[in-house]
Amino acid sequence: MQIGELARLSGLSTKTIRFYESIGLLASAARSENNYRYYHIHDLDQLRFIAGARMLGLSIATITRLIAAFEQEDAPCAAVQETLNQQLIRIDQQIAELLALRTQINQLRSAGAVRPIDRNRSACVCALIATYPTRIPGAISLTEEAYD
Amino acid sequence: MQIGELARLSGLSTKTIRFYESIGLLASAARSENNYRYYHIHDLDQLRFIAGARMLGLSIATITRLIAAFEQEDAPCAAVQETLNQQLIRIDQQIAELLALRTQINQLRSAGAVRPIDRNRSACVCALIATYPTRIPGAISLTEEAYD
DNA sequence: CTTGACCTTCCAGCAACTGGAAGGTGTATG
DNA sequence: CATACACCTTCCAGTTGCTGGAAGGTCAAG
Repeated sequence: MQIGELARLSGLSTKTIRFYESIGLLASAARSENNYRYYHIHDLDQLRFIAGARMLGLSIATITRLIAAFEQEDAPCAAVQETLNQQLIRIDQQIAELLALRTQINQLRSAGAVRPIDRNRSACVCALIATYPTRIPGAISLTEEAYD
Repeated sequence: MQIGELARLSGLSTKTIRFYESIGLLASAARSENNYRYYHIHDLDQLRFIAGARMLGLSIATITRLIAAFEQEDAPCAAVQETLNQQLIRIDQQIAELLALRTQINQLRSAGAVRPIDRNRSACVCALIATYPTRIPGAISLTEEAYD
């Protein structure tokens, strides 16, 4: 089959497939006389594995490592399991970070919403945002001279 | 003050400050005779606002828009509030997507863990990954979180 | 013969920086 | 005075995972 069909079957774009080949994630495809790439079913399997792994959030570097493991061992389930465990940890970390961010924004919103149309800049959301990067206690006073 | 001190006070690197200037997020700094950038306190305020907004996950494009709003209006709290509301929605979406991903990985893990040393590839984690072929529309890019 | 659907390569760009090279400046010390 | 060192400057390249577009080759149908 040609790259277009492989794209259709795998759910990836032809661009992506060529990109994967260019970075060595996918083996270089054989070429027919007109220089078109052609593929077999096992290429689809390979691509499905890659696409599945990508959708689980694995990086291309990680997938490359897994595929290398496949070349050593027939079914390196242990390596895959380990990778998934790590990925779960990463996801949990990200969720935790997002929850913390959510809390921050909510606090900021309610703090700044007390008097939303207030002219007092130190109590305004606009000014409060500036108090986040460095948690220096007296940082707010700087914003009072800020915009004149 | 020089860029190094501004970096220290703002918690950003000199690289980042120069980068922000280069893309027009930060106004071009004045130069002293030796061609060094020099800054005043209000530059620190500006930078703190930018850094704070970045830490809340706002994109540079969004912050640019907010800063433009500041130039129209003295304290565009409404615009900031609206931005924060949208950001909350985005964060909630991302959390939901991460939770869905977590569930997927967990299911995959337990499904593949039934007979981990089994030679039957169809029941093995390695093979099961390939069963998630089509991309979920609007799937989160985990890599977007790379810079946090 | 032309249209259209394929395919090819290469180049540029996205976000938001970060690292490094190659060089200028300013001050303290031997 | 020379040197070391910490600053500063610019520019270029790389990161991740693609995506879009240009410019062109191939093939079947009308």
